[in-house]
Amino acid sequence: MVIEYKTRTQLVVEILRERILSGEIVAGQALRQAALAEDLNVSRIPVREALLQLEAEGLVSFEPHKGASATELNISQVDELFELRAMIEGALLAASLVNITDEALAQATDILAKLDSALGKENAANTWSELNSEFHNCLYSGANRPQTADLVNILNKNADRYIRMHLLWAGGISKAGPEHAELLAFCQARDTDNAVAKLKQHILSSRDEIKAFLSQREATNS
Amino acid sequence: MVIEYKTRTQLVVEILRERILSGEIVAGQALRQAALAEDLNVSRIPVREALLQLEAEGLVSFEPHKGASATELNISQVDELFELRAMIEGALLAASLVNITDEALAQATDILAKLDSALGKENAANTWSELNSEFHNCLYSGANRPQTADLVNILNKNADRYIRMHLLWAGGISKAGPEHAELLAFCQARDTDNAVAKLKQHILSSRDEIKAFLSQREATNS
DNA sequence: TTGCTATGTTTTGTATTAAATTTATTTATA
DNA sequence: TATAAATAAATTTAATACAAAACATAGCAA
Repeated sequence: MVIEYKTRTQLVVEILRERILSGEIVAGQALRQAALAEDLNVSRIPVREALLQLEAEGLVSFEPHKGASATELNISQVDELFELRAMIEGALLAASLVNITDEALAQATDILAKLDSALGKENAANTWSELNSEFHNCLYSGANRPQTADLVNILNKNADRYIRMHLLWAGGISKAGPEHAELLAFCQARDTDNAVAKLKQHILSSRDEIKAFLSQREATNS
Repeated sequence: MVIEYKTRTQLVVEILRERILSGEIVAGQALRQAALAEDLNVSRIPVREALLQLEAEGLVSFEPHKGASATELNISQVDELFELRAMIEGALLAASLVNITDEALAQATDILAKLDSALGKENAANTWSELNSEFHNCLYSGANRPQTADLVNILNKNADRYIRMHLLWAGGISKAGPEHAELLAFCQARDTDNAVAKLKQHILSSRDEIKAFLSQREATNS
């Protein structure tokens, strides 16, 4: 077991990211540097640097002399975000299926089993979204496009906020289970066209569920 | 005239970005915080924060305790980068043409004229790439997709390095002029299919020119 | 009341200094 | 001579301290 030492900044990034994704830090909330620094027992410097990195990930917005805040969640962003994902991940999957190994597919099968059993258990939202992105990354492993993969992961970190919120408040993406299985089957058959179509439909259907949930919430809150 | 005050960090970001894009800071070069701080007459804090932001843009890579360096340029990255651009900008243009105003198209025409006259003049590389991204952004203005537009601009900042290098060393993208004119014509006719096809072909043909140039350079350098 | 200015407080931005880590150099030893 | 340990130098990271900007509040005037 390799112990990985990390800089304070990296630790703060991870803690804050998790707090934002989990909803512990609610959208729109101001993030005071001094308060965070005291809470985490570090100086303000690593806190500032962490906030800057989270801004690059899109989880935080930073205004000069005004401070940072967790970015707001809204419907139009969901639209953009999930359409970008459908497009880019679709292309990535197509490129991956040309070279994907049987080992990667076997691994994806394993993860899928864990995913199913994770639903309904305690702390489902956190575990589920972690396994979910593992599953997808596994399918993209044959593409050999590191920059695109990085981009997909950033977009997923953003999408994660909506997905977790949905899991938490509405019991989850109802169709994800069977859709994942179908997607995997197409991949195993190396049926690129159907696999890509399924993936896009999968991403866009979760978009629709989340949009429906958000608009319902906005209606009740007003 | 509004005087815009900027933080030291923002100023440093702009200066360093320009130095990297223009090639003054060569790829792979180590960026020592203390040296930059002294050169720019600021402390190391804004330099660090600037480097962090440039890392998010992909122009700099940052290794804990080792320091920062300008990212290297290579062929496989060009492939990924320009294919991403072709895909995302294609979708953005399609969404834009539904709503684009005549004013925006007129503005694009103006910029195109300036673009043509900029070629061959002094400082062509800098002016050209600025006008080039103005032209493209103008065509995308109808899309109303701020997040996607941000993403496109980040990808373009990266592509810019290759484009400027090419302009500087090889005299420029040979077919860009006529291609821009054709693209604009399709946009004015609201012919989405042809416009998108032209745009993608335009981006991918500049990719090919840059790849050819890079592989030639790599051959002679070894 | 409403709007403006002045003052004080809070918060962010930056410089300086100290600590930790890596890299280079030297010294000791086989 | 070659290798390894020890030490020194260079560099990054983090804490503290100070400066500048934004915000809130109170007092005053229209």
